Amino acid sequence: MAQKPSIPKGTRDFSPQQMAKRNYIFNTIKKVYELFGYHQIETPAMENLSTLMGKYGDEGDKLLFKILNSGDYLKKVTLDEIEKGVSGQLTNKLSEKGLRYDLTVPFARYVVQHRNEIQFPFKRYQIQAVWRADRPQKGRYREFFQCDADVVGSNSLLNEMEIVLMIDKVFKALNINVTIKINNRKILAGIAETIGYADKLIDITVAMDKIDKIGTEAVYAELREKGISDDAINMLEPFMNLQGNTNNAKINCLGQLIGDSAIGNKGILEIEEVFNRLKNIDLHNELELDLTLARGLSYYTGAIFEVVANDVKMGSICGGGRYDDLTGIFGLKDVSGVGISFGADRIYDVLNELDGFPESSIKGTQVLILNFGEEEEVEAVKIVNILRNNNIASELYPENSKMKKQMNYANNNNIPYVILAGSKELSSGLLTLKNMESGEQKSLSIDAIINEIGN
RNA sequence: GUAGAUGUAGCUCAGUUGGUUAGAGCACUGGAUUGUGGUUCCAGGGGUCGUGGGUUCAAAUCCCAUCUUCUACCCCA
Repeated sequence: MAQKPSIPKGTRDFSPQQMAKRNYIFNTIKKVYELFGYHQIETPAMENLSTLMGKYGDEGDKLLFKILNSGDYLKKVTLDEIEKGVSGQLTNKLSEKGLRYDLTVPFARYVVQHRNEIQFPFKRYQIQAVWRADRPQKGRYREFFQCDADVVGSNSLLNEMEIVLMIDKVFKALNINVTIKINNRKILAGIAETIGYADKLIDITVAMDKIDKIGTEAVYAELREKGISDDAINMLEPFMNLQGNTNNAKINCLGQLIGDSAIGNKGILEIEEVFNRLKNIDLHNELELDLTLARGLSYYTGAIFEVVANDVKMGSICGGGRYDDLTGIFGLKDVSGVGISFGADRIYDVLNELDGFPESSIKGTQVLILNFGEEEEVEAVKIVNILRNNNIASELYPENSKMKKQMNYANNNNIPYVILAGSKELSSGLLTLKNMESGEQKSLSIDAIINEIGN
């Protein structure tokens, strides 16, 4: 009995049709990145475990895929260690490599390792798969793609501005209406300071981040549970419902609320500058200050970005921010960076729902030349060659099968035209071109066919 | 890690209070049609009913265990 084929949990196969659509997204993002002067790098699927461990918190360490050492992987392990249990140091002896969990940490490793070859500010982009040993669910996989662009070695807020422009350009090109949300971690720190809980910054922001999902009351309940006093929650309330119709009005309102928190005011200055620099540029999408935007927060220190689609209910489809000390853990201090990542898998779902993939993105073979047998094949080979030389994607059916079967092949592969070149055509010198959608047939010379299809 | 569902043909799913040889649609192959497809009609192939055990004269159906996949929570993209 043959083994039933399957793939690991949370992974997916992609059909030719799906790949055409995915490549449309990747190519669109790639073009914009390159237009803004970012250059592509790739890093290995696997990194040394020491590079990955401890970078994503305890939870992250658990979600890392670890690769069992090759050969006699038990040789370093003593019987005593096995009896004590499988956790902790035993991992280091059984496995020294792991699959990358994101593209940011490998990038930090890359920057430090190649610091002498790199021209700073370094603008790189990277489109590769990452792996997480998470429980899969809707929109969540164990293997998925990230499309990162980061610039490191520059503190200038011009970079933040350019990132907003890139986001705007990508979604304009993809024809998706989005809202670009922006916040600043320094402002969040300032708010925590102002309400008297500077030490609870993470708890406060993680709770605030959920407001869209679970509502105001549930957020307050969670804050109380984390030990935030009712007085402090009352002080938080005006921040969460910031008054003002424009971003500038909101910033003014925020300035009054934040008082004299030094870090908070620094954050306001930063976000003001980004808005000011963007003032004279026409954006296609809305840019909105959103104080409830927090994101993981693990390493962000300045601007935070997140993008949501306006016409489809879906989580964030793009996110990023500034981090001041990404490379410090690998021994290179004071290198600040800012970057974004497009969630290609979710963008795919959004476009599918909007029916937004352009015809041209899923175009395959244009012409199938039917196979009438050995004698006719000689001419058919010439025809397919001429078509290809004229940049028309075409194929010759490789078997002398029944016409029904060959026509079916064209239908099932969405090939819009077939050419019949049998004995009749060969004696008349004119080929039969059949439009597979309308059923219409014409007797044409090869040049006329190129004219007909070429445009 | 917690909770709830799920598993029957390549795919999507029926299958009654347990009862002969487990069905349908799609897909595939052949024919109606040896130079005309996407429509129609006819025929055909394809199943350890997730796995292991138990109850029973009899199990896809009931019980137990186990695995798979999915959904939600935590967390994340």
